[in-house]
Amino acid sequence: MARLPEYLRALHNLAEAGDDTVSSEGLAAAAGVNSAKLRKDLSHLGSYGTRGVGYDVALLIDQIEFTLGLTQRRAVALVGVGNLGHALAGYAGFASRGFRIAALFDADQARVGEPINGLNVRHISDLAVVAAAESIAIGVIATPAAAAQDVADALVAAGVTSILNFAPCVLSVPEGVDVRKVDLAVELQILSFHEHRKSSLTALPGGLSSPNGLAATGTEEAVGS
Amino acid sequence: MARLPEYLRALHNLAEAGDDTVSSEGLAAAAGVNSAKLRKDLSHLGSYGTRGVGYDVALLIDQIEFTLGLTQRRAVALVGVGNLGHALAGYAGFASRGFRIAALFDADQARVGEPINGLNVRHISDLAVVAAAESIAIGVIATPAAAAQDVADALVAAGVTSILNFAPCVLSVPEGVDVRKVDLAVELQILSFHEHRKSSLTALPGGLSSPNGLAATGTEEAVGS
DNA sequence: AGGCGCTTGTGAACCCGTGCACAAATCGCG
DNA sequence: CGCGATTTGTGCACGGGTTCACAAGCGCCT
Repeated sequence: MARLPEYLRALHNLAEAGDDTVSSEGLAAAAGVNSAKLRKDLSHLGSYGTRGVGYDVALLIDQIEFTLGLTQRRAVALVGVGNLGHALAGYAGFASRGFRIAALFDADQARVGEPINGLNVRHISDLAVVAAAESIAIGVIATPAAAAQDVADALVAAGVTSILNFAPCVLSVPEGVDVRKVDLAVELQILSFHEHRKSSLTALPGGLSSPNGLAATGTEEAVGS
Repeated sequence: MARLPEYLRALHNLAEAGDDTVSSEGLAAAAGVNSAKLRKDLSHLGSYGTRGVGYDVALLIDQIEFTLGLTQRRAVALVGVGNLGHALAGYAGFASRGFRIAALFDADQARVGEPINGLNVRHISDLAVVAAAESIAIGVIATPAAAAQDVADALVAAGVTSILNFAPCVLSVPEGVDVRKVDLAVELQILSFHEHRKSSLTALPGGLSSPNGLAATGTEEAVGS
């Protein structure tokens, strides 16, 4: 499930706080989900909690990390060291959660050789040999949209089977290759939609619950403080 | 719906290519979704295409932009100009899609005054007055996780009603405030899970379809090239 | 040892999103 | 003017995710 990483993060926080066991209720609150959902998720990966007590934090961390394949430190290739790629290369959150940025690539010869965070930018034509040498299976695309499809093809040709795409475009990849897309502007547009919905709501004096039939599902939280 | 921005992006591409009308099939392919789903989405916002012809590109763009509330250029505040915040401040994709980064904030006095992309970093204590002056309703949190909740509280106090959170933690906000969370490391962990699933799959000689019952829903594409 | 309270695991109902398939409608052409 | 090709809009069934509710199990206290 896509919620496992969230549980893992909450568990690490709890372990740091010195907690030894957690109830599903407590962990669910820390991860921002329903407790029944969490129990079902955890049961699906065969993990055993003890009734009347809860889950063993350390054991559960191991279980989830194994399921997520984080027992080995995975090497990722980052393509495109522009504005965003530069930041991603230096983002500490990757290293602290089991990932190692193994290589940086760009199509611009002017950037090749530039050192970023202890790593030299290489030309994209080196992708195949470097990916094989470092056994890279995950690629991150942080290029303009126009270049993204070519980069994706090159990554696939180099043996990459999972791609995280920050470029605002849909990628076409062969079967067996997983693509996740993160579009920063889309996130803001969704928030803009909520803003629009809220303002048109307050404009109407009557208490109709929704101005139209749209429901805007997604990552939503509205927890009372 | 959360797919509207994706349609909008595809439509802008089509408009740039000179197309005047699109069929639902064509637009669905460009956006990477099913055509029936797209038609249903479009019908839900009351937009009229003409049968036998398709949708008018320019008209549909206007319709979606209105629904998304993009007729007005929305001002957003960015808090935290570290590695990631710095990149977000310079990200051209925001400006090109209807958003204006109106102010930059940080808690570190050493960064205050620093010019980034034509804007000076201000101290977070100025948030309330600046937000009111610029009528900011959307805030972006790019701080470490430890500071995120305090920043969120400050944003809410300043009148912000939509928050985009890049910090790896769950935020607690009063009802009526929308939060979207983007966790870069989580995205990689989900890809890692797919990798683990794939490798354990190839390790087994028998052709069982799935090593366990997990299905990892989410942003997934597997389009044959 | 026995009972009680607490927590997990899960069966079942429910709800929503998804996709199929088809009727209605529009344009172009003969 | 009429017919066929094409495309939208939508009713309906299917599947999966979500939630409730409760039985089963475990520890602790007496």
